[in-house]
Amino acid sequence: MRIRPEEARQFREDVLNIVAQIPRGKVTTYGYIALLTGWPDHARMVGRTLHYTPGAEQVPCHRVVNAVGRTAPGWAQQRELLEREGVTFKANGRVDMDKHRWEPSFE
DNA sequence: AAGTTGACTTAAA
DNA sequence: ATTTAAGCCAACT
Repeated sequence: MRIRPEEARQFREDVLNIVAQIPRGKVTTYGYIALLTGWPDHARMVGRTLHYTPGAEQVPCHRVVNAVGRTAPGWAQQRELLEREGVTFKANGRVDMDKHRWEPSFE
């Protein structure tokens, strides 16, 4: 299922709203966010949105990493930002996902 | 219009 | 632990 041009706006909005809810010290993945928006196969678009959409700076997008806990390419600061809130990394430089994966307690 | 690219994911080697 | 491969989708060449 593809996102039609009219829905694109809503999609970006949803992504930002979801990211805004990630609590301090927790992280989530692009794929999971995609799932929550109702567009399960759009992990890439989530990444694109957070990277290029103005306004992403206003939400804690540093709390979003990929499925294996790798931080965003070309964004050196991200690791420091996370560690600052208590997120721990493994020896290989990846986030300890099992420990910090965000589990929304439903609303 | 066809090919490439990337803040992705999963599986396999 | 790395690297490849294939599937995915919209934007960009």
